[in-house]
Amino acid sequence: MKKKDLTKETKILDATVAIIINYGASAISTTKVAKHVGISQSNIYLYFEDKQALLEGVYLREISRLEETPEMKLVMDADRPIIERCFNYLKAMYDFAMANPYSLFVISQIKGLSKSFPDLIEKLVSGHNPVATLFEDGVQAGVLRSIDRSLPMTLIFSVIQRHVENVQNGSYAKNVVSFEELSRLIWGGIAIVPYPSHLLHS
Amino acid sequence: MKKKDLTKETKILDATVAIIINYGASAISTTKVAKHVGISQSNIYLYFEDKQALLEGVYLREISRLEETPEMKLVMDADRPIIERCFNYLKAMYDFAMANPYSLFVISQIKGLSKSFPDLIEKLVSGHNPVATLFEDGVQAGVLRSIDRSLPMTLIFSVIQRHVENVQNGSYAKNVVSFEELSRLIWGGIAIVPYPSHLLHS
DNA sequence: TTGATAAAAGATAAGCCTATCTTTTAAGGA
DNA sequence: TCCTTAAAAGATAGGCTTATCTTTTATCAA
Repeated sequence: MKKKDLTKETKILDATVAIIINYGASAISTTKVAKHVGISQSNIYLYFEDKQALLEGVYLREISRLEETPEMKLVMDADRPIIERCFNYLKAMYDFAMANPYSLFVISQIKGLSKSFPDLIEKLVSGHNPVATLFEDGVQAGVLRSIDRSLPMTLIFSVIQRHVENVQNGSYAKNVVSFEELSRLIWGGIAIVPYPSHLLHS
Repeated sequence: MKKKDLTKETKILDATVAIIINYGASAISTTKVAKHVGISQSNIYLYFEDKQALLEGVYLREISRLEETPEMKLVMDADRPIIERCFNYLKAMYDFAMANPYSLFVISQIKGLSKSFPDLIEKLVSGHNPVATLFEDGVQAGVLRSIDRSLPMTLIFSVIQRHVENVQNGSYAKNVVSFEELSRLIWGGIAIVPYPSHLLHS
């Protein structure tokens, strides 16, 4: 019997991402994805139940890429000092976003696609959300501002995403806005302790 | 001869907004909008050149609503102290967003719809963009952080939008996160002078 | 009252979309 | 080598979409 091509699922996800990057998530169709991969349109349904599942697959893979970063793993190490973990979280997000300039864009595109998507995504992600714990620890320790964590999380995500977009579309050069400048902006918002300059070069 | 119904353009825009609120901007079609208004689909083309123009119309109207707020007009008064103008800008954005809970959502939905939309929108809004001047003045006066203004602008927009969304979907009650708490978060990010508590009740 | 005129509705072409069903193809085991 | 079986391609139904073209309707002016 014939076996499934195990690389094909990846290829389909890659093609979907490519289309989102170039035309936005609303432009996604199984027809276009199939054409991009070079397979028949119906073939996609052997790897994904429907279009919704395909989009969820892209979303989840992108989230995992972020979470499985070595730097991000380190952030989640509860033995390290909390201020260091919070700061390194910013650095990890920044490094990831710069290394994967379209990742945050793809995530936000899928999130914003359908009104019902955000709820669904909460379900998909919740449970195994280690960032939530980090924020709670940070507040407890008096490092982070005591406020619903969705607000600082949104702040971090959108500011970094915007920065990467600015660099990407040539609005300014990469070095015009350094990590220090960007993280000072973010830190000023989310934290209630002074900016930890000493952690910059570690 | 027959005259155009001058209220119809408004009705079409309203219907478009309603659909965006309920199903997201990707769900917009002239068919659905027409059905919602109770007119024929082709009738829409008498008021808007094409679907793109319709979406631009919605976008521009929403931006205008925000800019034409009395509070926002006050913010742009260059005779007032700059720290007051900056702070009142936050208050104006907050009040507007709370009074029009879906306005920022609609704006961001349209912005994120097509990859080519952002550029177009910059063109549409720039030129008559008084907020840019406010930010420049703020930096010059040593009130605001010296950084590309798109970053603090994104910060303000996304944090307030998120807050309104949280309230809207019952994530927390309106009074759980006060304007003071929210504006302290934002101010900590964008400003380099202490939070102006004295401006809270004016 | 009638005629000119523009708005509104109706009809339609051409295309894309999803999801399913059917047919072909190819790989591995017997 | 041949047969089984699942993957892949093909075909298709049914629906929605945009934009244009044609026909009807209603209003204003003469």
